[in-house]
Amino acid sequence: MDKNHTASVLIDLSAAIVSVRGDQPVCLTVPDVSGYQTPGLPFGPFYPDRHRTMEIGLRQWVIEQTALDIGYVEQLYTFGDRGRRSEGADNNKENEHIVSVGYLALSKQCPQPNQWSEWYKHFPWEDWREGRPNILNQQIIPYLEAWAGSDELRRLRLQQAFGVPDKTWNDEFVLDRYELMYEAGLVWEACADGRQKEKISAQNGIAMQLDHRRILATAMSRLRAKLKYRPVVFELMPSAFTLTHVQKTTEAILGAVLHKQNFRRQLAKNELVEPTGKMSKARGRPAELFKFKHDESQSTNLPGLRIPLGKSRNF
Amino acid sequence: MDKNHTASVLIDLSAAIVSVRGDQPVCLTVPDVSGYQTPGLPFGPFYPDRHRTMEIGLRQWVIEQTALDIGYVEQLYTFGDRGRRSEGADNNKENEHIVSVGYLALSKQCPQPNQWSEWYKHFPWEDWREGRPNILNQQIIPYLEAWAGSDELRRLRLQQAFGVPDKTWNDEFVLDRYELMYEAGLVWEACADGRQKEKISAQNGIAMQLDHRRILATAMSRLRAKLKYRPVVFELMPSAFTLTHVQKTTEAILGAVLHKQNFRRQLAKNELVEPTGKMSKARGRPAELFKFKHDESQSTNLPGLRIPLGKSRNF
DNA sequence: TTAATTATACTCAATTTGAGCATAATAGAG
DNA sequence: CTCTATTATGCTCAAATTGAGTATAATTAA
Repeated sequence: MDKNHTASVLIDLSAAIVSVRGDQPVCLTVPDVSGYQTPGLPFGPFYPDRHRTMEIGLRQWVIEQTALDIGYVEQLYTFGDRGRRSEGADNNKENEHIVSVGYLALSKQCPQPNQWSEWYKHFPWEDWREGRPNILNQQIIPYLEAWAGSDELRRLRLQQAFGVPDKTWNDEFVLDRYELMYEAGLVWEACADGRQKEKISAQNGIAMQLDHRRILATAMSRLRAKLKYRPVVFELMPSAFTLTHVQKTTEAILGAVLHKQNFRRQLAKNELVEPTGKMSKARGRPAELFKFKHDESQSTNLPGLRIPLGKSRNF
Repeated sequence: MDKNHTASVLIDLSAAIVSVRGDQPVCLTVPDVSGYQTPGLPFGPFYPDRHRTMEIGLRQWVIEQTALDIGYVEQLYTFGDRGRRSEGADNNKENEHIVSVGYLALSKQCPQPNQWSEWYKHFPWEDWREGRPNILNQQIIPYLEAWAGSDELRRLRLQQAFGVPDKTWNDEFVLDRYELMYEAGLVWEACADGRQKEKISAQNGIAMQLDHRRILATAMSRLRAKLKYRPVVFELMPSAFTLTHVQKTTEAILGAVLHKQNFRRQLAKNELVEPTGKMSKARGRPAELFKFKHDESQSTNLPGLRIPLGKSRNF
């Protein structure tokens, strides 16, 4: 336990700021700084003597830099090994160590479209709304099976994360799947040298800087899980909305379609919404406009939607 | 965004190392350093140039300091505001800021009994196995109701965390309850001056150093939640065990009793255990000895126990 | 031999889920 | 003005799951 080791670090607060535009979940990104076309998540430093908590610090720079109104904020994970991913060429002055604390934030609006990046451009294998994504059978699975070979543990993980060969898919295992692909060298970020980077390019989804795609995967996992037992969808909805709108938003996050009548039954049973009296007008029969019953604060640990089993489903 | 602010911090890795002794969940603690009789959680510094990840760093000092074999480890939360809780008199040299990353670790054994502290000595209101704890009606609730007064938000939180007056109790809201009591000045750690500390003393559970009781509350919440959908109990079991033993351990963690036959039905359905062929001998009819089917690694994100609803229950 | 104790098998009503059909209310096309 | 496409909403029903029992088996200790 020698005290002579470097123990001092800098803290970055990285945020996956999520919203839904149309039927696509999107995530706020900042332009590339390196030569590659890889966007990154916004982040800012944490000044412990300026902000009492890290969440306050996070909200501060989000407001300063993006002028966004983020309601719901949740800490995701603290990564101590950011450096491992980007070999030598990191522009930390004097090799100072950086620990990054990842956050998930939800925003009702997403102005300036070009700053928001669609989830499924980075994770094309996670959107099952139009059925099983082709990229799985055509690219990912064959490669992963070869990588696993006869290694028992690898096959177990493959089964667990990708449902191979048991034909199950759990929408919450976004991070597990990404980590597995990373280890198998299937994603751009995992490639050490530039030559190989060129080759893989954007084959398996658009890459991100440093460990940002990992943070986004963590955010997706957490949000998909939370959706099923806490009413967080409403953090993504305007003040008045139709039930179909709630469903479409939920489906966008989950990357799966849901049974309409059963979805409404859940909403009704849990008394999460109440009618505003107004009606929406669109194409077909007008839909009633609802609002979220429990506004802001504390609402996040009420019962929630109780989507099917929350467990894996067959396909 | 002035770069002149102090951004450098030290990182402490604090661990709630949990085990079960008899029918009591216990937590590894270290003796008091201040004059008060408050134990603390073990912790160690993170040296970013020595350990690639924080989890590796954590395992390192746990092995060095405790010689314990911890299997399951999970990051809980990163607290940037440790200082706020202990006013001035903190022995940080030169006022260096400390960020503490809390971990939950599970251990199958707990040798040296005096180093392990029972959960429910720190949280007497959380153990419902013998019915509703008296301390709630006799001390906590009346005080909290007075504190809430007619404040709408406070009453809402009271309802949410303690089920007042709706008569519901959600075993997962350990942290919410502790935070509420903290804000209401009901726990020792919340008292600023020594005089008041003397008065409250160990009334509402044994206090801990700094924010350690908050970390323990976080660990309890997380473990209780996880138990219901992931087979983590087995991280607390020996290699062979009876079904009743699994149930008693689960009940200890949850602080609630479960229906025996239904508990077994879940175990059977999820195919989590398999018979060893051997029998245990104790008082009554001998019970069959089982073992966990999926040993080590990856096992933690298999289906799990699916305890009742995971939701709040009436009382 | 009996009582106390613990284990395990089986039952059954109530609730929840998964999946469907039927009907209602609107806009736009002809 | 009527028909059709489209979306919303009400209702049904079988299958699965949960919650809460009863009945019976295999031990030890008295």
